[in-house]
Amino acid sequence: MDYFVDVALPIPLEKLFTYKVSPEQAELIQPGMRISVPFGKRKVYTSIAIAVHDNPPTVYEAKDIDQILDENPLITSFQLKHWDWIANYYMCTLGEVIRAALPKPFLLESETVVTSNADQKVEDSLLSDDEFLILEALSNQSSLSINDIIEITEKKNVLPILNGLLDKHAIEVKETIYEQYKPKLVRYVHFSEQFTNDEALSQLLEVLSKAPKQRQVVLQLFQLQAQQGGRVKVSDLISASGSSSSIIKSLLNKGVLQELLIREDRILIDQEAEQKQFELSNHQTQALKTIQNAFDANKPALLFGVTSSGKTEVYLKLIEDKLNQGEQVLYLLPEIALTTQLISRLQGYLGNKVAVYHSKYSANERVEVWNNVQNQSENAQVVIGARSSLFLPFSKLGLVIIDEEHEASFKQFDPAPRYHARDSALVLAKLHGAQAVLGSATPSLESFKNAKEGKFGLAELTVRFGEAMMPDVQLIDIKEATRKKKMKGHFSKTLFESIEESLLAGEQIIFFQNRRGFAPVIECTTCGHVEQCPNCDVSLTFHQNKNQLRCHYCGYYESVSPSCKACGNNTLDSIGFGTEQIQQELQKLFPKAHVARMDLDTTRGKYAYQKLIAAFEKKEIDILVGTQMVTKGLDFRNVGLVGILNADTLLNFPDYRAHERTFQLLTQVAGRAGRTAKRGKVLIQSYNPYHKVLQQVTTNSYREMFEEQLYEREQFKYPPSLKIIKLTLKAKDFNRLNEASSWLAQSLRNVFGNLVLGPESPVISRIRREYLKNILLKIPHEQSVSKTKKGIKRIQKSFDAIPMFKSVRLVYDVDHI
DNA sequence: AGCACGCCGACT
DNA sequence: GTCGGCGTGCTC
Repeated sequence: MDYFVDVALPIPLEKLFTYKVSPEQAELIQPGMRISVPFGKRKVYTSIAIAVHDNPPTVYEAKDIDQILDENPLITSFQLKHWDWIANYYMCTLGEVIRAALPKPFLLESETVVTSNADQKVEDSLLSDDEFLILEALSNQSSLSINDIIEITEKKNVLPILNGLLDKHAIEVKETIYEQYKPKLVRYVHFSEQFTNDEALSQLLEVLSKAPKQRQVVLQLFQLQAQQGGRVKVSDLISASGSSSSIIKSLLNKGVLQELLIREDRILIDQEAEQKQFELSNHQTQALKTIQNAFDANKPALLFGVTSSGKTEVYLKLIEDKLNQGEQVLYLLPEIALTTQLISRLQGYLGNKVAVYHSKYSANERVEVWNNVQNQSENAQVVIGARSSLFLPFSKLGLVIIDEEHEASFKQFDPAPRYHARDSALVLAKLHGAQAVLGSATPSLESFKNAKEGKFGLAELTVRFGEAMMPDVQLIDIKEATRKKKMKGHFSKTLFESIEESLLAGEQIIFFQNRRGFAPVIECTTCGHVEQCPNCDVSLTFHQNKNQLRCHYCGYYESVSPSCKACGNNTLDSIGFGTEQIQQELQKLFPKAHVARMDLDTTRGKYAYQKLIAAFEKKEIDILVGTQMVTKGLDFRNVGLVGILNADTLLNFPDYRAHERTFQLLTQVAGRAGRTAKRGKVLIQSYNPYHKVLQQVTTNSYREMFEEQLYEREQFKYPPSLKIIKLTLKAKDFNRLNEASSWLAQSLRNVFGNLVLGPESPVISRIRREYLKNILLKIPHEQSVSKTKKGIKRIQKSFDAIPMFKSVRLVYDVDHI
């Protein structure tokens, strides 16, 4: 009997592919194992086995697989179920989920290797120049990669050349795949057997008296061994003895030392982390009880606690509970909140049971965390991570915590899968029969609505932990101040004086400005021209430190020209203001203060962020100016003042969530102030200080904001009162895009009526040389979501069948935020 | 997603 | 006349 395996490939294709396997292979293969398969004309891909069966495909001949890559499934059945749910719910392919979920090194890809055909000698006169060059290179080295050949021939397309050589049987071409993950090996040394006793050692020292450097190394190794035992890291030995690797090498050659390579995790946690003890306050105990009651009723819980109210301690008690039962815990945080501060705090309590997983980790580090979670290692009982950590191979998951639950960055925008980590994590918890807690000082309308309707338990912490008081939030009318000419640059008199006071009192200050760059645009004051990105429909942003104009969408940049490109006048001027300009203005106004900036530009490197935080903690920085980043997870004791220069840019954002977001952002930034006994001050400048959302921030009236916003969403039919799916069409040809989007919108209207909005050009209507159109589909609660999606897919089939629309790409974003 | 095949413009 | 640009179709 013939056997077959259905596999999923990590590409955006709906269907599974079927390959032929031998009976022995069929016996070995389990769902979730990786299998490399030939795909297309030459490539070999890594696929995931889904099912083994004996129904031969009818309309094509199945190819043989390349090889089985795992002895045991790399992916658990929990994961496969969960990923399937994500693919279905977020309308993408399983392959796209696989690609997002697996650390890169697991997805082996083939490389084309060219070798010479030894038994075929080809006459030089029959060869072209390029062919000759390649054969000559192959006489010096056994094999060449495609990249080598591109370098040798200096041609972009080398396939015709290779085909020519293949025709002459001068070369052979094959695909090889190789394991990408390389365990980190650390070199250790120890004394050879014959030098382990004191007598031999002192003899050795005498012999080495003419080689002082080697003697020094031996002495140092002796000392280090006394401290650390048996073997010593070569790098430690080199630095401690001030020698070099060549000296070590000569000792190895002499047989004095012996070498040893040991596999080591790249991610090493401070082994010293002691288990700190703490007591919960009455409020916290109460909240914990409420959460546990929700768990008993098999419900997730929402922990609604004001900033600095001690939510973390409540989480820790819950984690402790699960660890005692031998279960794993997943602690999800938005990327920007994954600070060293928070992680080391958690490690302080949980010791080395904590693994961390986020985007700044290298591919190899991710593999290690993956393996540790899969093996249920002691050091991965608790995983703290960004949204992608919900793809890890948990098998005994007991608790999922989604902290800062309201954060929009939990939703992936691009590429697919466009999943929401909060919602996907709730499904994950359910799948495992695990509990889930969502936490926030400013819950999303979605979650608070769920809590109010009893779908979630609701635990509250209304006071700050310890002696800290809620900050004193004041609004400053800058319209009035501007009219009376009482502004110093972007700073009102009140704000300016408060900065002076704080600096005098030795307190630190945080400024929040929701824009990066020096100024959003450089404008010609003669003709009004603003440089545009050639690929996208946006103005270029001015970055002063590099004197460049940059596009924040595609990365395009150009240097600033001294005169206007439209009219030639050199009357260019910056308008608007970003973090960089604020930083400079502050530096000018307060020359003695040390002003630093924290935004995407200043935190690029792996440790740049940590360095900034450390400097602020050590009070080397007096004033920190930053974007969203400063609103999250930072816990500084000494911040006396928080300033927001212009709240209106937030409020006026063209988005139905602008008000909710403004409330959340301002409340979170305000929360950075006064985390100790002294009451912190928050000053918010605005042209419209009587705006109700700003008022609600000053009075800390979350519930009032919630009721008002929910009412508006119901009126205007937006989430959470119904579901939305955003369809984006992309095409290089504007007219085709127009026709395609009108056709699609009309077809959708035929089925869903006035629940379809658009097509509409987004605010930024062109990105990377592609024009964009959006269509919004609303799904009322009483309407079946899965049936709606099926309806959309059906329409897409007709759409794809129209030849004119072939060049138009269609992207779904379910629950778009 | 890659990659081959096929059709049009700018060049040795 | 060719090289190589990208638009289109296919992958078990």
